[in-house]
Amino acid sequence: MPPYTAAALKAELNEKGWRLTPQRETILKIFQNLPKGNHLSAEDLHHELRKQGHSISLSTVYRTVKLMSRMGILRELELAEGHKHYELNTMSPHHHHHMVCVQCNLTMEFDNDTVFKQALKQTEKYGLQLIDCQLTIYTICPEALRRGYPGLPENWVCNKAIAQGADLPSRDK
Amino acid sequence: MPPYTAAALKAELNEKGWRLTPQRETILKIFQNLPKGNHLSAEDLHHELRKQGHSISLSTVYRTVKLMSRMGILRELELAEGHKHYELNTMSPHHHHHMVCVQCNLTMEFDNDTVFKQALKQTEKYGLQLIDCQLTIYTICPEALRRGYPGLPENWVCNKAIAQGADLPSRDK
DNA sequence: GGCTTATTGAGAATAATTACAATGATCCTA
DNA sequence: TAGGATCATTGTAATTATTCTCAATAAGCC
Repeated sequence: MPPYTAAALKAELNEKGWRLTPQRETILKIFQNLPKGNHLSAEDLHHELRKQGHSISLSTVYRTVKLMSRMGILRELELAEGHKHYELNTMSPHHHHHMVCVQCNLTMEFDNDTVFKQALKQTEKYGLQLIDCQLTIYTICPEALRRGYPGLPENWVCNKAIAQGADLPSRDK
Repeated sequence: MPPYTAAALKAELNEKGWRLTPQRETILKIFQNLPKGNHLSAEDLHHELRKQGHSISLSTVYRTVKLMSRMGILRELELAEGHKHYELNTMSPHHHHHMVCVQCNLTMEFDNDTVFKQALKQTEKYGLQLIDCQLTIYTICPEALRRGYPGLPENWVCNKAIAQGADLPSRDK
């Protein structure tokens, strides 16, 4: 898969009457250099930018990730509580969905071609252009249920889910 | 489908060491009396409560819809920009998913059993309890693409989607 | 009826969006 | 190919959306 270049970004922006700015180019690069499976909140991204010596305002960060999500370049993820995360929207080969435990916020990624095909069918039915589709599954672990909310300690990890062999567990916040 | 009574809510809360309060009971009733297909933001709900003579604080409103979402009683929807919406989580017969135009925010509901089955398969694989699953499809209408963002007028409606016969269109704020 | 502690309301804190004037990317013209 | 016009974008600050803190209250338990 060829990398999405600044020139390609510019072309896509200009096509819609928008503009390529150094800020947008820099933010795109950050996401492109992010290891697979990682995602950033707006705050994370802002910190990362500062760390790399760029001074881009937090507003611009928020605006840019929102814009790029609308363009289909990024995906906006609503997983754990409190804040959104963003990742590159690579329709393939790493398109995936999320399963979240609403108690302990453990997040698991999973692939599912069937879901993607259903989404495609749905958009074609109305002549719309598919930008992204996300199946988010909300679950509760039996252990979490038993221990109850809000009694859970801050960093408690959902043992059940881990024990059952989730392959890509990651906890946010 | 028998109505979900206050007694049932109490039983479910107490089982986890939580309590039934007049506020929670009132909020549940609001959602139960909401016409099918409607959803409320926290602010909407707060206004509706005031209109009916209940004085429940906005904090409690936010906390309650969050709690009920975790319990699987409500669904939290992230559709248009800016704020979340809540609706009753009736797994059947009205379980549905959403397709959104990221430009004009036109939202269409649709049913899809295949998606639900895939979600069930995924949770069973890890021994987790399915609370809810939501497939959200992000699209762009050709017209919206052509007209471009942010040039769109405040209340512009995505004609393409309407013309193609979306059966349950609703626009959020 | 009293004890324990989850829940509430008020307000502070955090997350995210928006308004507006200044800036600068793109386009047009000479 | 430079110069200027246009208007999208930025940064700052204000606003809105949501969560959290904490003391007072009240639901559930005995």
